Amino acid sequence: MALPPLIADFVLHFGEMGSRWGINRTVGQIYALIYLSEKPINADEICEALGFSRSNVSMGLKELDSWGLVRMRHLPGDRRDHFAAPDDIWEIVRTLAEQRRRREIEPTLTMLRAAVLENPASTEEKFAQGRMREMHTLIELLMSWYEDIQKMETERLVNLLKMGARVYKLYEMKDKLFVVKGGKKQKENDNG
Amino acid sequence: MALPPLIADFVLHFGEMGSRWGINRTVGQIYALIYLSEKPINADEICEALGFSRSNVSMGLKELDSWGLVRMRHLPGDRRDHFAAPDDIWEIVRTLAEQRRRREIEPTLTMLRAAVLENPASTEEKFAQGRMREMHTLIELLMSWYEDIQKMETERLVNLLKMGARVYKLYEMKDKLFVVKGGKKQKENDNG
DNA sequence: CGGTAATTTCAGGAATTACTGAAATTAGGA
DNA sequence: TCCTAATTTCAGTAATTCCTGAAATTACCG
Repeated sequence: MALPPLIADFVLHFGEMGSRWGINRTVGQIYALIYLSEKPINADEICEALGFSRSNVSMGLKELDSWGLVRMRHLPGDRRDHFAAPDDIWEIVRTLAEQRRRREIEPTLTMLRAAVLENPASTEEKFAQGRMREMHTLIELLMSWYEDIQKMETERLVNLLKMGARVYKLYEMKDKLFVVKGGKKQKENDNG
Repeated sequence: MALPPLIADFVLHFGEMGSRWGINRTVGQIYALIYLSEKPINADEICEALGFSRSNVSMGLKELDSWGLVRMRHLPGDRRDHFAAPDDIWEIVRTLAEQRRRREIEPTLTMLRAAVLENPASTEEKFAQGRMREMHTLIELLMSWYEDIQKMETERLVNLLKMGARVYKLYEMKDKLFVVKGGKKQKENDNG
């Protein structure tokens, strides 16, 4: 790999990170390289830069494509495929989140939904089912939040993130602001 | 594995999920089993239930312990170690988030911080550095939000999640609210 | 302490996953 | 259409990760 050190470090790091995830090293490195390229790059350039075989790169690109993480481009006068990552990094984040939802969360929810409907045959199963119900509720909550958020424009989302927990203070305050209750603090309690 | 089907399905599912993550199948299954158990269970029970060797279970438990995901307990009159997951599922979520921050996000930030300070030697590196800067900014933003959120009590956090994107409307409105109290019709609805 | 139950370590084999080169396929251009 | 460059597939091998049983260690009890 004869890459400039700045780029090489990043690429190696994402190779490592990829392998901590389900993604393999090669694929992580390929994506890192594409992400850092100003122009779309072709498979041979990737082979050259990372020292992988052509077929390995081909498989890696296919994988990245199945995740919707790369765009295929054709440069004029060159019939090779060239690959690029979206310019907007938020688009990448959204794609990742969406794919993980489809691939990991949905199947889990399906399994939990079925489990929760089952008829427990023993105390043991009854308890287990309760645990699954808790998990199901939690994931549903996170997903409904996520769907809300996913719809927002990036600029708004960034503002919201910057607000962090302060947003909650606002939320707590709203009743006072609108309803002008006698200055009493109200507490909500809804354990299910 | 002679587990009730309800439990077996869940355990197998989390084995699969584990392996999509960096976590291996065995560890995923062990944790699933512990999570579903009403009482703390010991290593032999895990071997028995899942059909793994004693040493494999030992390594799995060690791994889970290093993630802070299991509690070791000692039952009176029994000198074997027993393992349990926290009763509160939110505690599990928080632990997972925190560990991933430590293990994946922090190292990435360290790498990016260094890269951003580097002196780019070419146009290529300059562009790459810009991309890294974007990524760095994004992760910093997500992390500052995460830290804010992590501090909140669960009850509050749940409320905030239930609000979803509506919280943003509140935020947009806040300036108006303070100045013009009650000019417009306002409705808020947040029961879950 | 000595004895034993419980747990951990670890070397080696089993299983899985990753990678390659050769062959097959696809697609653009004449 | 044929020719050729580009890409993909795939069977075999390399590399890695996982799992086991045996041995070592640890921890409890008298």
